[in-house]
Amino acid sequence: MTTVDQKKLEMSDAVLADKLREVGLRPTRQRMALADILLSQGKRHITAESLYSEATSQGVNVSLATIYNALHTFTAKGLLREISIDSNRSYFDTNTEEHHHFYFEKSGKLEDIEPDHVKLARVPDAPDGMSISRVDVVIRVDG
Amino acid sequence: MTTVDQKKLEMSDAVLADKLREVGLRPTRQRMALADILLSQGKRHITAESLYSEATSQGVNVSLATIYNALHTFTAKGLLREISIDSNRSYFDTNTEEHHHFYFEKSGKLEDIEPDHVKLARVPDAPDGMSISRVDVVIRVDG
DNA sequence: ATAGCTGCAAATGCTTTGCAAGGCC
DNA sequence: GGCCTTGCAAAGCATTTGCAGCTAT
Repeated sequence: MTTVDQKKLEMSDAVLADKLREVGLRPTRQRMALADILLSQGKRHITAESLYSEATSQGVNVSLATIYNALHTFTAKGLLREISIDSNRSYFDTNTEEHHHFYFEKSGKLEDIEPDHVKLARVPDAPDGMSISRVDVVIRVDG
Repeated sequence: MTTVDQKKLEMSDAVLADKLREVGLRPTRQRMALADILLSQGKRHITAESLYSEATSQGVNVSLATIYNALHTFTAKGLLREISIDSNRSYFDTNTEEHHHFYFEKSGKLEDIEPDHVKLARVPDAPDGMSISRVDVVIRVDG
């Protein structure tokens, strides 16, 4: 790893609150708790349900509706990125930089592909007056 | 287009029935009708609902449960390919060859990218003793 | 005959919504 | 105070399932 090990980058409440305010969100108790789980640890892939259990098991009292709400507003504000892999549930990625994924069909797990391990030699022009908003590469692997 | 124009390649019932039997499926009235819509016309992207309306509007009497059933068995038999784009619904592609897609975020429509317009210069090795089963590239565009 | 299919309706599972109560600025 | 948030329970949707009745072989 050439970058800083983010797993140790715990953020103080003040920093987290600022981060939320920066994107125009009020730092409520619930959002602070979720932001702490999502943004102050390393890069991760989560689902609504996994975030809910994680919060709950940490003694944080949040409703599932708020989880969905947070996941979507965070995504809209650019703090998270949504990944479409499996039509059964939505995955969210705390890494918002352009990068790609391995998807393990057996376990349903996602894993980042090292950025320099995938390279698109040619990307088509967007049709008409449209513009490319994002390029996603998913490599499905099985045992 | 350098390939044969498949939109004109209507198949006879006999051919279609054989195609189904080849993969171990009984050519029932419903499957024949769906196979006709799916396999004897050009390459297309469909959803359960779109296939249902198309069948219904052609006077074919099929239940939605059978549509889902057919979509999944056809996919399992390699007659279709499932595409994960949008976690709200499943898309199926009648083109089972390796190729990639444009996804129009505004309309929710899918479009094939000409095969030679995308090129992956580097694809990572699959982890461990796993093997790559498929590589999907989705280019999201908006107006 | 019989294993495979189909269709209905009920059930499921994830996600969204309506709306009253509560919290941040 | 006023607007944003939350949470509950109900609603919504796409998809799946149970199972009785049909159908291809």
